Amino acid sequence: MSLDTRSALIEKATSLVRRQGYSGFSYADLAEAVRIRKPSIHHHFPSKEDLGVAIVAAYTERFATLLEQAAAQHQDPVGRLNAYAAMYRLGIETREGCLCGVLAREMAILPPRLQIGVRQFFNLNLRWLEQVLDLGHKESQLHPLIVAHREARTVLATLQGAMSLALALDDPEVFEQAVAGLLDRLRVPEG
Amino acid sequence: MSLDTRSALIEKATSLVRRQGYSGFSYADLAEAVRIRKPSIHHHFPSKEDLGVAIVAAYTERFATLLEQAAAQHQDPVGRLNAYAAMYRLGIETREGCLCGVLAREMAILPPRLQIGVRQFFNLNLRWLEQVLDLGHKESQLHPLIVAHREARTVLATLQGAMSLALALDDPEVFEQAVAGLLDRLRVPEG
DNA sequence: GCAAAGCTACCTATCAGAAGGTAGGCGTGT
DNA sequence: ACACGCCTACCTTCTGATAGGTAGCTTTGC
Repeated sequence: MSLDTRSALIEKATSLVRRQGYSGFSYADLAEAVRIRKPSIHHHFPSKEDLGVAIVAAYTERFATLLEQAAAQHQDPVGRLNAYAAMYRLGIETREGCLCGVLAREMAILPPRLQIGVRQFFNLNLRWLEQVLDLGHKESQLHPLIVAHREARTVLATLQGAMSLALALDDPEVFEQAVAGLLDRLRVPEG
Repeated sequence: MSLDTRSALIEKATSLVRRQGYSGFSYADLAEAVRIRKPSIHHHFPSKEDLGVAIVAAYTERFATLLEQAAAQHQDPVGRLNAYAAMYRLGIETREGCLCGVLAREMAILPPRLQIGVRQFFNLNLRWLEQVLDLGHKESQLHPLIVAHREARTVLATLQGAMSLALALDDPEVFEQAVAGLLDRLRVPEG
């Protein structure tokens, strides 16, 4: 089993989608990137939809692992939120948007299985953020007005939007400033 | 001069891009929507890029008008921010993302003229928000920590992200909650 | 006054290239 | 022996785009 080729396909396809969108990347692009002939891709992924499902699954799995690590390495809610922001920063550096953030913009023409995958990714993020924010509330490290369920949506939306905006304006500072504005106001007013 | 057909093309093309992305919509789709033959589109817009430039220009112009109206109708910063959020709400209702928010996700494969148009749209939004937030600071209606330049980025990012997220999860409440979390914390602590 | 000339807005027919996908063959490793 | 991984060759459908034509205004010259 050529795991190498298969994972290379997933990796390169992920990069392409994150830069160009799902309908904006082609088997021809991918074949060139992996240095394989176009029809050989079908040997690993019968259809483009199958490939799409695979890259969303792999992306979500990797993201879930990173979330667990972030929770393990940081006990305090503020530290966890910073770690969460740092995950997005990686994409800014490589000029690649969040895979599911990109796919979300073409939801209407995505195969159903991909739509489901995108929603699962966002729900995973929301659940994690909700727990972090809830903890922050209980430990009084975060702004008292916080309602975790609602606030998780604000945080995810801001991170996703900040990433998209920074990439569009080709200015990493836009991301830093947008996120700083969010996190500053999430912390307790004074102290 | 058939202004009707031309503006119908711009309107329908805008809808299609907002739902499916730039590379996700085709002349065939558009021709069907406007009830015209495919090659006739070229009579009004020689190339897809020309059409793209036209719809971004029209969208930005309309948005600029709405921003002016919002500023005229609301003197207070909080009212202006609510009016700004209401503009996004329109898209949620029709299930169409922000045109430039969608285009931002495929920046890498957009013709240069379209890239410039997208950046202009965002910069227009940032300038407007900066003025509103600056006014809010001076009038002490907004949180004292606010630095307008930075905070404008947070607001734009959150609105864009909230819209994208709500459409992906097919749940308007996600937008409402995300935005409520933002605006609540932008207001003065206890006032 | 009115016809020739040109413009506008659309049509049919067609194009070359790229899209995703299929069929079948050829080496290689076990 | 045979399954795996990749190849060449090919197919269909769709892409944006062109060519050339037609009907119906509007303008122009005399």
